[in-house]
Amino acid sequence: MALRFALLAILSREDTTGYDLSKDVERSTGFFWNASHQQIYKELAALQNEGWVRHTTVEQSERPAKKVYAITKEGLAALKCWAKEPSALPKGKDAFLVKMFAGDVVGSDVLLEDLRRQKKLHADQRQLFKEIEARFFSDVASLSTRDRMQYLTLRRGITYETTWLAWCKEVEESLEAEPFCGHGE
Amino acid sequence: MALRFALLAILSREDTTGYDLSKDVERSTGFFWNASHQQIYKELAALQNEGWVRHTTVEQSERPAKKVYAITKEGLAALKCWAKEPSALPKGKDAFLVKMFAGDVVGSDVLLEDLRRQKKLHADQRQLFKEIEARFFSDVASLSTRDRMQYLTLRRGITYETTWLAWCKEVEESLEAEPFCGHGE
DNA sequence: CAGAGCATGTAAGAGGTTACATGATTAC
DNA sequence: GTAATCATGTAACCTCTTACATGCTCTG
Repeated sequence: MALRFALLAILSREDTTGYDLSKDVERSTGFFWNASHQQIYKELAALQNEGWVRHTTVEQSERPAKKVYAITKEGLAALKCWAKEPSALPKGKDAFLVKMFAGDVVGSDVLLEDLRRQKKLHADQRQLFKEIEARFFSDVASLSTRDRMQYLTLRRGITYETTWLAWCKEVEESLEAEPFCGHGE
Repeated sequence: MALRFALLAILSREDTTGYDLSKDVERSTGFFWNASHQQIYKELAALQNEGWVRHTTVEQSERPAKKVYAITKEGLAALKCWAKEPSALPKGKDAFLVKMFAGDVVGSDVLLEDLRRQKKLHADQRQLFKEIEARFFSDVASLSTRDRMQYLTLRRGITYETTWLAWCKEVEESLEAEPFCGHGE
């Protein structure tokens, strides 16, 4: 019941296609909301059924035709109404931390391998966020309200990835300093 | 396909009941994995079916009988095998950040109300983690491998909540310094 | 005597993943 | 010619949430 509002939130900023929505979600907004393209296409169809979005088909030469979606005033009202409800704490699901939690069963070398991979993924994500910051938000003082809010959300992404990296480093040093074996190895 | 491993991870440390697992997950381990009690009971039954856990019914006077689950060697082997697979980045779902992202539609006063509520929730969670740290992990140097890994996971929870709070403060100040109205208000 | 805590579940439905499907163009 | 990008979807399956159900004890 909330994917629809995440899509409406993006559509409240600009008209776009299902394809571009799934790209956005995969690259930049994925740390606070995510969905597969199949889900997005289905949800867009449902949203149109309710009259919260509307699409126009745009023919292209040398590319497949695309459906550009726009939010309706009913959709904007629904988004506004939802945004006024109090939010619950986010529910985490991080398989890597589960592995760390039970890390004594596999041993430090297995953990370190996965840890370094995670570190790289978080570093890449952070790098991407930093580049978006430098490219679009270099002059913070002159931002519109809309862009200011987007910038604050991006800042959250950057601090999130920064502390992830700091923690990875802390754990890496700890595991290197005092390695151990898994059960029965 | 991963809730089962989160349960096995906890069961690799100590025998426990479905009820206690759902309490644990709600309070302390919820930031890296979560599930409702209904899901946990069902998954425990499925795990027993596969021979990865086993339960003994413990009768109690003045309390309902309980099923104490223990991991089997097959379960431990399965957990080990799963832990060796590389992990993907966690997929976030944070409704509050979606609201922030599209914050310009509702206005800063609505956002500030929710923000302060979120800040309180994150502060409470952080406080709880800090108390667990002080109570069980005061002497870090003398921890067993098992407890050391649990401690590192807890550290992740603490740093996570700490930066959440720092971000909340940053945003609160920004919204207070430059308030704005929602569309059509 | 109402509500919270202990302790377990079932069932319906919503949400999400994985596999499959199509078909053109562009880059290596 | 192999893979990636653009652009859209269907179908089967699994996971997760929400509502309902039971019954006893302890606390205010």
